[in-house]
Amino acid sequence: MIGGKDSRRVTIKDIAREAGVSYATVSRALSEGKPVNEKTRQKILEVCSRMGYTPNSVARSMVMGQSQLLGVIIPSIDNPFMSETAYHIERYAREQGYSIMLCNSSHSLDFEAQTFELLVGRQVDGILFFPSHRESYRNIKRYLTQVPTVFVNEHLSDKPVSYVATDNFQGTQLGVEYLLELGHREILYLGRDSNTATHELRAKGFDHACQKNGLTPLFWDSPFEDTTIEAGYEMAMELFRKPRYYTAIMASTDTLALGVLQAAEELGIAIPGDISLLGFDNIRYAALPKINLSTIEQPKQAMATVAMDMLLETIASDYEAYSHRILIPTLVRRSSCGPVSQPER
Amino acid sequence: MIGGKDSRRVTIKDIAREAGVSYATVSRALSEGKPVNEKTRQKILEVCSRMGYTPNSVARSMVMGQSQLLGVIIPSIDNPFMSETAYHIERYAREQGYSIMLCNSSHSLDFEAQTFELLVGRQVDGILFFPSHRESYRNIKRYLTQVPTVFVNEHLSDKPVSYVATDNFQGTQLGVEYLLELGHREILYLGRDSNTATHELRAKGFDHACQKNGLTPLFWDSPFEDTTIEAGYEMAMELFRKPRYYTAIMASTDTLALGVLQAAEELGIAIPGDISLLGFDNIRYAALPKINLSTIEQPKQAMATVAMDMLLETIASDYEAYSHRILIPTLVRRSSCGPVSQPER
DNA sequence: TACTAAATTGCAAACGTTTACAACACTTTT
DNA sequence: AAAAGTGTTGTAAACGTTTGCAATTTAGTA
Repeated sequence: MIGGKDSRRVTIKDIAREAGVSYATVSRALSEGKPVNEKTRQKILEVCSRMGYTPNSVARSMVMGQSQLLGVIIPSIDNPFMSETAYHIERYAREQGYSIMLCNSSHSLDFEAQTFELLVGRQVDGILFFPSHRESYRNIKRYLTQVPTVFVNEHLSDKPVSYVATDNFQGTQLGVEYLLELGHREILYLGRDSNTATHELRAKGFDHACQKNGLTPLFWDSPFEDTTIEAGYEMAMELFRKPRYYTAIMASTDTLALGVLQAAEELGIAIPGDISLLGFDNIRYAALPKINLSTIEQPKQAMATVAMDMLLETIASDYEAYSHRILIPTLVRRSSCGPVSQPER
Repeated sequence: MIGGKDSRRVTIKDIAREAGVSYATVSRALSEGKPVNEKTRQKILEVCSRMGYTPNSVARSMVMGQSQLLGVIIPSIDNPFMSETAYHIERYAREQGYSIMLCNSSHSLDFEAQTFELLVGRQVDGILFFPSHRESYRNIKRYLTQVPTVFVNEHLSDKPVSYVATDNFQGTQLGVEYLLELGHREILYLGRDSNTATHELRAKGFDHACQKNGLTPLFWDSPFEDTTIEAGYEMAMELFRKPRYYTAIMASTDTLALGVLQAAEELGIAIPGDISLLGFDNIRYAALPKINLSTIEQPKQAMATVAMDMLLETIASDYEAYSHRILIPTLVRRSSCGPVSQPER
């Protein structure tokens, strides 16, 4: 109705009429593997391209009950870790013949539920879900029976769902050991945040590694929902106002670390001269010259493909099951961490 | 069929049977503004939530002929300018009651066409298209009659289509004037690239401003498709191998400039000490401390909302028309540009 | 040439909604 | 008490496909 320009789209019936066959034949000619005379098929193909026919996949989805569409719910595209991972997901999905619908939940439980409702309504064949809260699971639980779902970047070991995550507990341990190696004995963990198990595990890994090595774990908590550059900056500005009782900072996230870097720059604090700084995720901007942030790498591409594979498997199988996959993080040594600062340097 | 777990989804008919009414009544009860007895409506709502009913918007789209879905085609999410703009688009779209399907064209004409085919097939109500080539228009022309489309970040003044773009010609002029002000007389333009009118205009603006001010425009062309950090790095490495005949570099893109920065760092070239560097786009990472890239700002949020508004208007109107909107770029002074280097410094 | 098998095609139902229209049940009016 | 109106509900068609089944055509065989 709306938009008078295209009075009506060309449908399969138009093609049928023009080609002088029934529309069932057109349908068969268009989907390969169906018996149809080669000559009629050619004729139909010719008519299709002449009339500019684009098959209506909405109608197709309805009868087939599947859409070749996958939903991806991330807290925010505006987060390099997410967008890099999403990039790999999109790429891989296309290879497998799926399109993806990328949705932002904006770290809101309400939006997460709304998005599930939307995606289920659109008959997506499956969902890759990056939860933003520990309660996300409970919040969207009711949809899990309606659509195959794989949780990404979160640990739900006690829940009957499939998920992929990096071994975050091990990640921060790696970090502590690295700093220890550089001589640091007072390490501050920035951004402990119990919103997600992922962050809790990072903090726990830190705590554990400290205890194990006889260090007192130091924490500086975050009043922010999200780990943005801005949040990191604010936290660091606050933190730097106090006397310095640590020689290194471990940020729970690269973006947070980027904010710390900014605050340090403004305040004339040298990194790693005065303080060493370690991130987590290894977003691409951490590798930038001058930034050169040492960090814990999360295997983003692996996460994307593993998650996709799990999802496709769930979609294809007709029995109920769930599985977990934990990816191994690695340390990336760059120049934001140095030996503990000596006065005589 | 596939996936035995959800034997069948709850449909409107199930609700009708359970509530003891016809399914037309259920439909009416669910869409507001329809006449239906308040008591029956309550009953129906209760049944819906009890049975966990999620309306099937695929079926709905089919009968209504519209989907409340918008397509967005960008060359790559993995490009901060694109992902920042996409972020604003998604946000604004949601406010207007639309969902978006974000698709990567990977700078490929084939993918662009495929994506149009896909989106038209899915009955999206409109498309926001960031073309990656000058031929993109010709390539997808045939779809323009099938779906309302607005071109974004590209100039198509001679084509009968709607588009939004920044005044790129003016942008680089701004840059030249700024560098001139700092005393530079030998400015090198990096990444002239005639793939898009946008880039051509940037190069032309540069050329024009140089001529006007009696400078010889210097160019260093790009052998790359895309303006990635890596491309910038490669180009700069090549460039820095030659004797230096310029005092400032204008990169056609911030990401390119980031690559230059990396090469300079590796080669021990000081910025802005030895060379001044100016970017274009003002991606968020340009503002990072230590990076501090001077650049030309493209108003990304404005671009997003203007594009959306144009698209929604096109969708709503039933006459054929097209319009152009050109946004004004502004100079962002940071520390990657300095006065032309003096030996005695 | 007639008969059978194989290949091709058409018919019609189905997918889950929305909505014009008709039908019905109440009120209200006369 | 009948007529007219109002509010509510049901019936059925439509949206554009896919596909099982039956019908038809074509080719193959005796």
